Amino acid sequence: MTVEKGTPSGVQTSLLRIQEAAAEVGLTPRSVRYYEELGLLKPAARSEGDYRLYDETDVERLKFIKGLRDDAGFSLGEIAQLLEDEAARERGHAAYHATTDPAARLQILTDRAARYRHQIEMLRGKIERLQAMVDDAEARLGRTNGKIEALGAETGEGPASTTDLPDVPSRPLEAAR
Amino acid sequence: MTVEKGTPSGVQTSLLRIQEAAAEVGLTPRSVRYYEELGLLKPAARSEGDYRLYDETDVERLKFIKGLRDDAGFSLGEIAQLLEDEAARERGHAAYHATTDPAARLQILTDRAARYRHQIEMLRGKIERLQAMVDDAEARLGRTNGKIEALGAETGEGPASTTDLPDVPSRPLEAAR
DNA sequence: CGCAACCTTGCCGTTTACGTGAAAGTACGG
DNA sequence: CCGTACTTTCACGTAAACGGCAAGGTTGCG
Repeated sequence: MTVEKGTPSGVQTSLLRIQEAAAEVGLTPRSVRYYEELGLLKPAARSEGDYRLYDETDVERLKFIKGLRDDAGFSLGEIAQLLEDEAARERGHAAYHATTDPAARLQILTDRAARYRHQIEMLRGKIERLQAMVDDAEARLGRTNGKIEALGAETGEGPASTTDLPDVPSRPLEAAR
Repeated sequence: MTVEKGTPSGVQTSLLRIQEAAAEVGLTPRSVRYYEELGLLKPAARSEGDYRLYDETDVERLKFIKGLRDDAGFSLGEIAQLLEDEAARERGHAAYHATTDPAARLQILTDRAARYRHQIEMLRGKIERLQAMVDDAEARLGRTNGKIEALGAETGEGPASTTDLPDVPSRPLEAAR
């Protein structure tokens, strides 16, 4: 971890330049700029010479985006939606501080909770469908293992029966819907 | 359900023409042809005049493909991989019947099982990462709900304290990795 | 057999999500 | 102050995943 050269004196809050931030998340600088172009994030700051500078929360946000894209398979458009919710939360945060009216605050918090529930629902839906696929694949695996066992018994003990193999009905998976 | 016109006398094994098959799965004929072009499937038959004709297993396969694409967010390339496994299974099926050698059959079944486990692993991986996101979102929801309750108590009982709101640390989600 | 509705194979267009320079500015160790 | 590596903003190029259209063949009721 020697401060090779281009490291902006790795002290303090340590703002990262685009390449460093991108590398830490596993993205390319180009992608990060593109995400910014789409309004998915904005660097915490800009240097004197207009270099993008990212802080810790930016990196987390990028990780979140990458997770949604890679793991959940969301399009950047869909991610923009979810992050717009996030933005709304931020604005709500400000609004929350702007008022002392308990009713207003309750409204803000309720909305925020609703957005979370919405996100959770989306993710849960995907998980359920994936789980259905896993279940199905496991069933097939189970049948195959059963046949392996049966074959092992046959081999090890003697001729059981020349039954023409009760294979699984040549159905792909079933894959929910 | 009147046999309007273009229905090929909906009897028997009922082979579907591309539009019917596509509609049943929620795809467009164009997509189905494209999938074929990529080698993801081949219609069970062709009519006299070269019309594509799909059977039940084709439809299941299309559903599977759509599931992987929409739910799991796999690219068609990745799906092609998984389906290549499927194809290998089919070939294995034939090979299985071509031999009576228990050792050979065991090999075939073992390979098949391995492919299933591979598929299951991929899906499980995605599920885990998605679950991590859900957990994180739920934690945030929990904190928000906590604040809602606190506010309810404050409203219902009297002025508690004007503490400047102990909000959650403005971190997006965390999203595994 | 007539014709509307569907199908076929091209082939070009489009959107998404970047890759890849080009031209010019910036940061920084030496 | 210099060189080099990194950065900036255009701008064009590309692979993936289709949409849409054209030109022509097929199905099948009437």
